[in-house]
Amino acid sequence: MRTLEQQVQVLRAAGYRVTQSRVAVLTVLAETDGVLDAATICAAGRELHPKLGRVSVYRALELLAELGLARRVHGANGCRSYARANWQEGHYLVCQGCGQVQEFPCDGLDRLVEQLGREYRFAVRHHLLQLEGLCAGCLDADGGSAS
Amino acid sequence: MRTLEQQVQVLRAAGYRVTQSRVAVLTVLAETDGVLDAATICAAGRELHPKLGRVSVYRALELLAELGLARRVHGANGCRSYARANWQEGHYLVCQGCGQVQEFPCDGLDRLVEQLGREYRFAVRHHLLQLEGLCAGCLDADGGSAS
DNA sequence: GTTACAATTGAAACAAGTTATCAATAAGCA
DNA sequence: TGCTTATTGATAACTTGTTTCAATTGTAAC
Repeated sequence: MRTLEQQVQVLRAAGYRVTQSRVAVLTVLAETDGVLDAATICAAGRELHPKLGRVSVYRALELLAELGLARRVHGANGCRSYARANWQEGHYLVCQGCGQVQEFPCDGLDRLVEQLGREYRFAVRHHLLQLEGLCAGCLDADGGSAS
Repeated sequence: MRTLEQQVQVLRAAGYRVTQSRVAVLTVLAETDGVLDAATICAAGRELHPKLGRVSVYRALELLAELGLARRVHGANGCRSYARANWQEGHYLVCQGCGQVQEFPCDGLDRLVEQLGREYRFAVRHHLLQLEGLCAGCLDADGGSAS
């Protein structure tokens, strides 16, 4: 996982200013293993930057997502959650027990995506994969009742 | 693709009433190849059922999604679009040119998901895969400029 | 260290999505 | 046909997301 300073460098290198709002959002995301909604990010961010505006949170999340530093987490009922990201094309394991998010690169997916593109005559430009289930910790806590 | 009558049967079999609102939403979805937002579904649905309420559209979409008859389509900026579904666990190719949506089952993904589960000690219960790109038609129209 | 400038902000307003309420309606069964 | 209960639709309220714009701020240049 990249340090905050490295993430800040990504911002600079991409030509964006390193503002207090953006650093606050980055920091809040860096400090959690799971998903956060925008309101939570905003509230936590205000502890670091009291004037942090709600709109700035949305703007920062959008920018950070574009840069591969944050990511929307999608679910059946919407996609109002965010998590930090380590790769722009990373994929997620989202634990339905504790909410923990585990990112993974997936070369296996790249091959599958290529194969699907050929099979359906579709030029894939972007792919999104998310897996939901239970992490090892929640499985152990469950007493192995999971499938 | 299932006929409207077959979809209606899915509703009945699941213990839900076959109401005019639900049939209107199903019909609107069945009549398009692409994604629709809720306002569009509502407007089109009112042509079939003039009293169709906005909230009933959201309710119907949620239920139909649970039953595998409709589906949220996720994107980088949110998931405010819907498409018809043929499978509950189907996956999508979403064309960024014409907006057409192509659903596909994916046994290859199931194997990959199993492998990922083992690798990360994660009991996968649900997975979401979406691919964005250009369909064959849009590729041809582009003059093969795609990657 | 100061200045200038453009990016960025934050508040307010607006739009879209979601939830809740509830009286009225309607689907479906007997 | 009547009854029961699921469902509706209107309304309101709330949450989430976007737009506008004057004010602020980050940073480069000097």
